[in-house]
Amino acid sequence: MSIQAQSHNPSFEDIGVVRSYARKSEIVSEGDPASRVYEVVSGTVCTSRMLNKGCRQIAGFYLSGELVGLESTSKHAVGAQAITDAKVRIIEKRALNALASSDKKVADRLLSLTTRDLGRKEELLLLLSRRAQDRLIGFIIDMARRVAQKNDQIALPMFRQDIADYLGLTIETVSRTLTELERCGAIKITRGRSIVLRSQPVNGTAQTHRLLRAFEGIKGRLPRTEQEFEARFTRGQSHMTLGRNSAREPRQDI
Amino acid sequence: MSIQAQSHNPSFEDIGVVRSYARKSEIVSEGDPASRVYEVVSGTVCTSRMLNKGCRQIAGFYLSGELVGLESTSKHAVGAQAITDAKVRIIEKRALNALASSDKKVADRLLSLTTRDLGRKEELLLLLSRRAQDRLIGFIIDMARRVAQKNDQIALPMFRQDIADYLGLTIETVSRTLTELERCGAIKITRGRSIVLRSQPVNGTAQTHRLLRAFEGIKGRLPRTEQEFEARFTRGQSHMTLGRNSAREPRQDI
DNA sequence: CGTAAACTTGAAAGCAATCAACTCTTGTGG
DNA sequence: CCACAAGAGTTGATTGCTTTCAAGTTTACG
Repeated sequence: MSIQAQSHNPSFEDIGVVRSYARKSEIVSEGDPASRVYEVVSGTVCTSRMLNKGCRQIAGFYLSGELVGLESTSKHAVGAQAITDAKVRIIEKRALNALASSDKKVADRLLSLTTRDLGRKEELLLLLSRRAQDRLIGFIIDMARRVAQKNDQIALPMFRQDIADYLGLTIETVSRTLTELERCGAIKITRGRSIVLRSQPVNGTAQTHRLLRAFEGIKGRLPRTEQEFEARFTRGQSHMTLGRNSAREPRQDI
Repeated sequence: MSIQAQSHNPSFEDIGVVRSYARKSEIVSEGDPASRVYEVVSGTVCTSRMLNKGCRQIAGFYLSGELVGLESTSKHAVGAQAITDAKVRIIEKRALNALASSDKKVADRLLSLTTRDLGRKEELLLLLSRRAQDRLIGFIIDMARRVAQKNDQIALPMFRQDIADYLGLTIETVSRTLTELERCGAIKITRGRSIVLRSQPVNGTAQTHRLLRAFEGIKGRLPRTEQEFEARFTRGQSHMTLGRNSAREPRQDI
């Protein structure tokens, strides 16, 4: 069934050419005619739009195997850039449609990828209306699912500025909030420079449980029964009270 | 429905049953198995998720002819409610896929609707990282395109609270901001209760030009050449300076 | 008419943006 | 090999937009 996720990936290899892009280089510009879609073969790509004031808003990150440019019909409403060095397969929509017409599997995969992108954007959308810490947590969860590694270690392919542009925050707020999360024991930031985060939702410590609940809470699934938890975790850790939090209110295990 | 039928859209009429929902009633619940999609036949439907603190985030509004539930694969990540009294065609995905397999037009329309939804969500997503006034302007623009009427008059089918939940704002901020926009001459709010807005981007006054540019500016397309415009329109109209503005500048007709 | 729901408005508080240093990392060249 | 510069990240103080809390006002409808 075409709406469901497809386990076997019929590839788009037969059509389109693969091209390499250096980090930070432009793959599509805003306003370009939307006659092609782009399959990420390796590396990471993002779509973004420059806003008036010169700041950019990233609309999505695309890892290898994902398709960029599905949402546009006539002109690309967002541009696409390589976040890391990347290889991208450039596919003419006409060719893709032709292939989809003759090959049911391709049609299925096309709809499936579109649907998945839709779900991801919806998820991001639900995230963006919340406060900074929630956005970061949601972002980390999403990335954890996508670039899963052993040890719950996730190597983020993007820089702070990219994260900020994605979450609609400033780079300072991203930095501050990540530091807060680390101080809570929610994550561990290894190697300041290379942006490797590490969530540790497996060990059974008190801290971990708080994190777990925060992580699940952010998804909107867990009705937060314990009021105090929210008061302390979500608000008490704000940058204004960070230093004094533990002094005034000794932390209790949960 | 006859209006619907006479359009050239290959319809989903043949499959699925139409059911009526009273305003505020639940069509799909969060977590329900995503085995169906829902075509809005009349009225307005929204998808939303309840967040921890009891506030809800609306992920999308769906008008007649649009399809709800495309983004979910296994379980519905968001619920769906009727915002107004509505008629909805309930379609089994299996049936839809079967139909899409045999009828290329249906397959095309399915992908097209998904793609359009994707574009809309991306648009909203780009909006959510911006300030309140921009969000409202973006929202109004979108609604203007979707529920176009003569006279640039748009009858919004949803209430302030719905708009707030959609834009990630509070109802107070929505109210305040709409009032500001009206004071700028950007819109006219007719009938406080029934929520009818009216944008008037056709006449050629100075006010109108400012609005027009704001409206285009929000789309991120127009590099804002005039610095002063931004200073006055985007910032100067904030509620802090509102009094000064309206007191000193008698309203000009548009 | 009167009540409840929807909407508006005001004042104070909170959180993220902004402005401004400062630190750490990485890569390059003397 | 060390010095230095540029890029990336962190931290602090202040400002300002949005939320929150708390009335009011208007509209719909029995």
